[in-house]
Amino acid sequence: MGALNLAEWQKLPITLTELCINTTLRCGQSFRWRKADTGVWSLALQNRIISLHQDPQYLYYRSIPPSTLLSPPTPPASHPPSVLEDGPDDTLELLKHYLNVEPDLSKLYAQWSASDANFARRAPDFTGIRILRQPAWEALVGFICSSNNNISRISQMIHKLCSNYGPLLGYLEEVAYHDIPEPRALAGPGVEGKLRELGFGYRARYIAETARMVAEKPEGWLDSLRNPEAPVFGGKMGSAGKWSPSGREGYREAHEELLTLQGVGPKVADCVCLMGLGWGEAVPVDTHVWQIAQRDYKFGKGKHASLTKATYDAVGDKFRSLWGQEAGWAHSVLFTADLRAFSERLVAKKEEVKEEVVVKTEDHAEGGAEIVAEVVERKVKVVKREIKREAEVDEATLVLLEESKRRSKRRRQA
DNA sequence: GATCATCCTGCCAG
DNA sequence: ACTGGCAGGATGA
Repeated sequence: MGALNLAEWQKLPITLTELCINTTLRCGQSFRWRKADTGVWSLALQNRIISLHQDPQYLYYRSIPPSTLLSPPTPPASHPPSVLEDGPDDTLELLKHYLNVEPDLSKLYAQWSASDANFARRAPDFTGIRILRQPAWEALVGFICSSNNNISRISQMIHKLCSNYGPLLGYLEEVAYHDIPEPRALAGPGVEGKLRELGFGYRARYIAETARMVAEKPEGWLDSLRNPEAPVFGGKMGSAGKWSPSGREGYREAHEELLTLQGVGPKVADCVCLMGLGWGEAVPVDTHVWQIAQRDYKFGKGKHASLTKATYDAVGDKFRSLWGQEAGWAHSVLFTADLRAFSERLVAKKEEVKEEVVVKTEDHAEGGAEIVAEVVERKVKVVKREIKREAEVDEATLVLLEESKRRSKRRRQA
C-alpha cells in the first residue's frame, strides 16, 4: 500500500507553463486537494480517487475506482458492477475537463501582457495558473466558507464537512477520501448546530440555509447557470452570448441569481461564476484584489475611494475591458502573485523584530521548490532573516518559516 | 447609495 | 497567561 505503484500511472504531455499544479491546486480556488509527503496530489472526484504529480514535460495521473479501495462490508454480489468499473476508463477525459486544459495559457498570458504593462511585469514568475472547472456546488460551499477566513482554515472546514456529511469513496495511504455532500445531505435539521460544533462559526447558518434553498430548487438549477461553452462533464456545448465590458448576459444573470442565496455576496458569487460555472469574465474583488486595484490601477481615490458595490463593479469592468473575456483568469494570476508577496511582507516584518533566517530555494525536479531553512545566531543573540531569490518564495516557504518559528518558540519555553 | 457594527474561530503580537 | 487585532465577506440597520 505504502509505495506508489508506478505501473498504474498514466501520463499527459503538458508543460509547466501551461499548467503548474503546485500553484493551481493551492492558490485558493479549490480546498479539497491533499498533498502527500511524496508530493502527490489526490482528490475524490466523480466516484474515483484521482492522484497527480508533474515534471516539466508531463502530468502523471492515476485513478482508483472505489471498488478497489473499500474493503467490502457489502457482499460484492449484492450490487451490480457500475458502468465506471466495467466501461472504458474516462479518467483522462474527466481530468482534461476538470483541469480545463483546452485554453492556450501561453497565448493568453501574451495577450494580457500586451494589453497591460503591470500584468507583463508580475506574471513571468507565476506561469501555469489555470482556472479549474470544479463542480459548481463544491465551489459554492467552499467560497461561502471563505469570508473572513484563510485558505488553510477553509480547507480544514471543507474537510470536516466532507468527512461528516459526504460520501466516502475510499482510502488512500490510510487516509479517507470523501466527496462533497449533496445539498440535500446538508438541508436537514440540526446541520447548522453540528457545523457550529465543527468550527464553522457564523458560516454554519449560511451553509445550512443555502443547502436548503438549493435542494428546494428544481434539479440541475445550479448547473443551469453555467456558461454554455463550459458544460458539465459529458454535457453538450452551447453558445455563451455576446461579449460586453460588464460581462456576457448569462454571466450577469448567474451572478444575480447567486446573490439570492444565504452568505453569498458579490465576491462569493463571482468566485462561483468563475471557478464553478465557467464564466471566465467573472472577477472576484476581495481585499487583496482591492489592494492591487488601488496600488496598480489607480483606484482608491475620488468616486472610487472605498470598496462599495459601485466600486466593486467598476473594478471588475476595468479588468474586463483591460484583459477581455478571460479577465478572471488574469485576475487569478495577479491574485496569486499577491499571495506570495504576502509571505514576503510577513518576512520583512520579522526583520524589524531583529530576527533573520537564511532561506535557500533550489529548483526541484518537479517544478516546485525545495526549501532549506536554517536559523543563524549573531552578535547579541540577534537572529537575522534574509530571503534569497525572493521570486521563488512561495506559500511553502511561509509554512516552513512558521514551523521554524514554532520550533524556536518551543525552545524558548523549554 | 454609502457606511458601520456584528458575526465565529484560530492565530499571533503585544 | 491574557487580550486586542485581524483574516481572501455578508448582512442588517
